[in-house]
Amino acid sequence: MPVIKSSREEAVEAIMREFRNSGYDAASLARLSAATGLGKSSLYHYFPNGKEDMAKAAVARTVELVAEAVIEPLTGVGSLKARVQKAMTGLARFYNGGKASCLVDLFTVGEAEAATPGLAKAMAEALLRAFAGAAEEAGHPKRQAKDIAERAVVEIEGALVLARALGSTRPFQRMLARLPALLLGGKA
Amino acid sequence: MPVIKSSREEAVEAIMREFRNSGYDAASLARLSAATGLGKSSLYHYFPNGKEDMAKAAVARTVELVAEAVIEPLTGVGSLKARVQKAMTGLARFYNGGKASCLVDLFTVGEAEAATPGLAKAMAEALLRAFAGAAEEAGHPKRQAKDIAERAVVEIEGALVLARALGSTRPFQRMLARLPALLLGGKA
DNA sequence: GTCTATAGTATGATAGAC
DNA sequence: GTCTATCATACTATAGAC
Repeated sequence: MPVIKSSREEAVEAIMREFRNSGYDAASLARLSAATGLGKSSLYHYFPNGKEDMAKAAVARTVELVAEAVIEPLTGVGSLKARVQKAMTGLARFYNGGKASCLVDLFTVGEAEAATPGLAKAMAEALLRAFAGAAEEAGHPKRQAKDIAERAVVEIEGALVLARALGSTRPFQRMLARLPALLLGGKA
Repeated sequence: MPVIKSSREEAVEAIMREFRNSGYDAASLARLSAATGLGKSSLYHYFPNGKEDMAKAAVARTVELVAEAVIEPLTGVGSLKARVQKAMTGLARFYNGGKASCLVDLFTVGEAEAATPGLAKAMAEALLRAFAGAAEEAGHPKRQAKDIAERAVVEIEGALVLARALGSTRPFQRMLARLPALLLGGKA
């Protein structure tokens, strides 16, 4: 999908989309060039270290978006139930209703780890912390809250994989529907 | 009769391992050659269509192993509880305790889908059917059994992703520990 | 069946004009 | 900042000797 962009921020957005669609190894410079509407030289102007820098920028932008869509709602103001619901809306938006993949998955395969060392792990840990905080706030003891957070991230990642494999967003939608009860422990 | 693996069968085993380690796009012919100990020409002798044929053979072998490790135990003889436990052991073995990835995940990204069209989906559906059968046998109504099976596959795939991201098999082990209760509905 | 050698293409990356 | 043109390398795949 050749969308003409000009600014670096717009390029990063397109690059992130391309990585989330193709994974790291299949996202060639030719594809990234087409996705951004920028020639290779322009890409190297913005990202001097090439694909590696693009991957790092894509992860950085992803971290921002996840924080905005999921983590900030969870740690913000308002009733816990309302904040969890906001986070579900954020998850649905960020993962495009289950159609978009997660870099925690795609960037832990193949050559990606060498380009973005530790970044996928850090993203996963940020999600774990945010969900654990919510579960603790819901009244679960610390240990149990960590387990619940792990289950939440496991369900998100797994639902995205299954949705991709089946070509249906249903598994993701059903996962979103059961997440609040998991986090709140039926106290919703 | 002694089971002597043909050179091709051994090659398929090594190729499957390489694809499960690197994903489709990062598994170059050079890596596949190194993994099998066969030169490129030998690989083309066994797999005339090259990487595409290797990917198909890897999936076919994976389907065999999943059937053997998970599906046959679930649909076999013995008490349901014992069969579910056998399937958990099979899952632990097949996914190397959480260290190995799943082709349902890796082969739905990048160029893999073109090489093995529909195969990852078929694998996911086979797992869903097997788990749904077990859940139904445990007394869950058909509709609920399908939901439970979906949750089981979601948990397996998600746990593998998180384990990979964190560099720890713990999430996979904890997932295995809670799967029986999910399938049996506490009636274990 | 396996080897060496190599074809043809795509890749990541640069140089230099404008 | 963006272009065209190009580099060196790695890729998939093939040919032909043995």
